[in-house]
Amino acid sequence: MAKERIAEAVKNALESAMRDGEVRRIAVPVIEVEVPRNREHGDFSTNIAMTLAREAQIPPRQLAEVLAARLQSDGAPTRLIQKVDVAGPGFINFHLSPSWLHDTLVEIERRGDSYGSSDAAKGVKALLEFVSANPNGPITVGSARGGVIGDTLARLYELMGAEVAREYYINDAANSTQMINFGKSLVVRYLQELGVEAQMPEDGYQGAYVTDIARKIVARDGDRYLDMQEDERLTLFTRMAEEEMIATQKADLAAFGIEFDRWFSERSLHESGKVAAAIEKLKERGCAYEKDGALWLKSTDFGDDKDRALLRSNGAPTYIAADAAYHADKFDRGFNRLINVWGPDHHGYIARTKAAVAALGYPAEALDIIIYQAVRLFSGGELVMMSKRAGDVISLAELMQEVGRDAARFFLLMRSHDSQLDFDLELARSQSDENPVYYVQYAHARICSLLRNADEKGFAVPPAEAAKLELLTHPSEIELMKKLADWPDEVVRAGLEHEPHRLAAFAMDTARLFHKFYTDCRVMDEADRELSGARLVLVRSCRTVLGNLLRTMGVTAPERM
RNA sequence: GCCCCCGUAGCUCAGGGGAUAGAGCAACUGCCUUCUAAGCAGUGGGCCACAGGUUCGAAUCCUGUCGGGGGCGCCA
Repeated sequence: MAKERIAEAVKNALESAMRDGEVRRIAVPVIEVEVPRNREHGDFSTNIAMTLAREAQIPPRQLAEVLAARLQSDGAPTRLIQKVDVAGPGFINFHLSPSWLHDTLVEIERRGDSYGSSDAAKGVKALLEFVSANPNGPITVGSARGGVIGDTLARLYELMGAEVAREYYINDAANSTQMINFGKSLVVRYLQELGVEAQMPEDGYQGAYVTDIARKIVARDGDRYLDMQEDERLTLFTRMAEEEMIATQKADLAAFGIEFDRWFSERSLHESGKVAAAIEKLKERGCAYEKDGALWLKSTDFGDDKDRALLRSNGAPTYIAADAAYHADKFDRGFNRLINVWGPDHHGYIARTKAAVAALGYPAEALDIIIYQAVRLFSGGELVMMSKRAGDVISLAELMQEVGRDAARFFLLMRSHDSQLDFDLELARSQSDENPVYYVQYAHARICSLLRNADEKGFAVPPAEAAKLELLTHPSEIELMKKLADWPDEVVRAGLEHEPHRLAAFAMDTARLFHKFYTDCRVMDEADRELSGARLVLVRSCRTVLGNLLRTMGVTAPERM
């Protein structure tokens, strides 16, 4: 929109200056146009003169003057560009005719729910893999953070026109010692439920959810496993424990607004022979060698700092072998953009996973791995210690009970994935009215209420094209319109940069500007129906943007509060 | 020992080459006979951890130091 047109105008000015010999011929780079922080610096700004000054051998300020003069006189953009000036060390600032903001409102009204969508990621087939927790306990608050990041990124890619799949990788390999421990723990609880003496192993799972599963099995199957052969029973119980846990995780995530297109079983990779095939391929490509009876991936050839075992000396494949097969499978299914959202304990796996992908001949640069930092839970300022085995974790389900889905999603999304996130349950419980999410939702509810009142009082919202939008001249109206105009760019920034937390900041900005507008500008005025009409168009556009924004974050947009 | 993340207002954090560094919360002062006060306006509050370097320009990039959090496997 406006930004692209300005970049185009600057490019033309630069090219014509070079044609006329006023500027020496250099390659024209991508022209960055941004919204200046200080509104006195105009609606848009570019630093192109400063970045090109050295190469063009002209002082930045002078180059800016040359370009500004041409932008003023070239004529083509005059309807849009009202004034161009040069400021500071060589910024070119653009003051636009207000008509671009009116065009924005018309655009928002026309596109409605699709305002913000684009083709910025057209042709991209994105596979987002996230959460992927072990099926040995409920979804934790930490995994939930990865869930919100991954799900929101998926929504952003959808808005950018990509084909998107969400996938959960289940670490259900049969040889997992964790899963066997989990199965043993379930057997113990099962026996205890039936009144049989049984001792929980030291590294057993103490969580109450294990007992819950045992009760469920007793209720369903009674004591029929009591006399079963021990090994056989352990295998069966490990499987049942896993199935129950996956079902619980699925339900908890669904309640959190996260649904996966596929729950991808690690075990299926082993059973289908894909792990063996990947290992074979690595050998063929000369990327694997034997040492100490084990098979090693030469990951150091691809930037890792150590070679990694693929097959243990007992012949069993390692986690990285399965991961290599999994990522190969992703590419083989036609995905050209792989995004993995992993927890902080996985940062050491980035290099080796990328190495495995490259060693198999796939483009490692198409794989982006996002590591989010830990969520620490506090209760009344005290750190809550968490251990899955000891069973004193706070689950996603409990978190939602405490603070609700909207607040949980908003909070877990609010911080950059690079920052550790402190979540104080006590605070969230006692001061939930002060959560920023309410601030944003309140803006939406206020708008809905306003539009209901307008309807009752006979103030119809005119079609945007018919409204006298030029009457919107109050600074609060202008600022709000600018924010609404920026939404499509924000989607692309948050999406392509993989920074979904930007949405929370954008939502708070938008809400703040609406609240300010609401305070400063009375919308319904019997004495000025035309102004009222224009303002109602602005209000409805704002509802559209807030609605699209909240939907993208997976947070509800209430009509009443 | 090696690796990752963080260090910005009293607190929790945005900003991650650009102009006068922001928000929420907390504190204080105002604003509801009129569309939702879950709101708005104002005040106070900062050596952007520290030291070098790169750059026309550094909170932002690079090096190092210090402080905090997390991770290192032929576990998954």
